[in-house]
Amino acid sequence: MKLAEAPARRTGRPLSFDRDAALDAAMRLFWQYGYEATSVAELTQAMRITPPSLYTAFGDKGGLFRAAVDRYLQGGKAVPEIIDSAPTARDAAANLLRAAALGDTGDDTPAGCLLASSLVIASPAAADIREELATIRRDIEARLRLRIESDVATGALPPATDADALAGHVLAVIQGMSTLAKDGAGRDKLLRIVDMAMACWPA
Amino acid sequence: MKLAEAPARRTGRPLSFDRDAALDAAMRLFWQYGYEATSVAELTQAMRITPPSLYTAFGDKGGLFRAAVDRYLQGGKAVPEIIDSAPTARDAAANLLRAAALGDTGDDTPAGCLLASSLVIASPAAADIREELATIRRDIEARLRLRIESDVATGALPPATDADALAGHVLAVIQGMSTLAKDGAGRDKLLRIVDMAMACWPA
DNA sequence: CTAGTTTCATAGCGATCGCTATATAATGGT
DNA sequence: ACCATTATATAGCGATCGCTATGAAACTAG
Repeated sequence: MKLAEAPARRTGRPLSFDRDAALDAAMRLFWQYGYEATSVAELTQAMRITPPSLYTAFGDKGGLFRAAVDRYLQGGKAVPEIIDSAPTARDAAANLLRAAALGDTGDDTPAGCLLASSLVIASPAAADIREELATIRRDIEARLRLRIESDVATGALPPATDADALAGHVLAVIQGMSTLAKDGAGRDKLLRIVDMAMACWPA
Repeated sequence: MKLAEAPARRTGRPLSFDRDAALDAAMRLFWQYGYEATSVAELTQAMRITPPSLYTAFGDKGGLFRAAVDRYLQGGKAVPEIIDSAPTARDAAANLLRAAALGDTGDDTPAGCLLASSLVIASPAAADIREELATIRRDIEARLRLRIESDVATGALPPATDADALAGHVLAVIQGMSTLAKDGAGRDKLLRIVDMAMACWPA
């Protein structure tokens, strides 16, 4: 469900600002304050553009947020690659959890995870965008569950493994760590929580 | 940090509405939509009162939210009691997690946990109330950690136990389950995640 | 009763919300 | 050069935000 890259325009006045830099500034604001609590006025100020430029480049506030989420997902290693490139489902889970712990506690980024914190709840006016984010979260969980089921099928995990609960537990810890990070937990603590969470996996 | 019960007023026109019923309606709105996304207009409509009545009875929107959180914490068994009355730290954690899973998936209440979802992030204008909720979350974690350390001291848990990570993992799962519930996970799934999360505990 | 106190509903405050109408500036196509 | 197209800045739209001034209504104390 990725939008095609906009084809280079052939005519008209060119953008007077760096789209990527502006999007990065917007992403950080959404990351820190969430979707609804970040106002267009704050966004335009941080992006150093005027409202009409924002609406020309990104459609509306929701479109800018979607673009920011896309950018967030492309920072670091992509989640599907983390899951599918690991030698085992257990490694996939451990790598996902560690990447989340590191991402939640970056030195020059807001605490927590944009996916996990910026739009968990919303007013009815933003229900559709909230649901898009929920779908991304559910898709990650589903992909991890499939990876686990694959290991169960090959015998790398016991036949009685509850793949749904195992994947759900990983996602719960990922999203919970985001809140802990927002509340002040540091990188070392989150990494120890990751080790603890992985201890529930079958040998 | 509990406010004393307001002493019965001796004079003046009495309240024309049921304070508890109105507070319950407000709590459910905050629970579903979060603190900032719930407007005073929506609150007064659901509480069936006018704005001046709300401000007379609860001070301001923040005061109403604090009162709603107090009411939420007193619904069901109190968290400190769950932790301190359990025979072991492990039982305390399991009871906490199960209570959270059940509370997140009530039939006639919004999905998720008011503590975990309604105010994880906020605009700077609501930073102080956000921090109050973060303190409640940290206090719960600290109390569980103390309970774990107590079991380590008596030998009920191994001396090498990382009490901080063990408690942090429980809180992460609690807060993560709230997001899963908001995203549609049902009671059965959350309870299986609880079992999975408890599997990481030392024998 | 009157006086004092508190809550009530109506109405609307100033501020901010997401967004845009308008006119001008800067580009490519011909 | 001239037009079509797109982006720009200024200014401000209608709606909603949290909250409150006002004066009438409903109670207790005396």
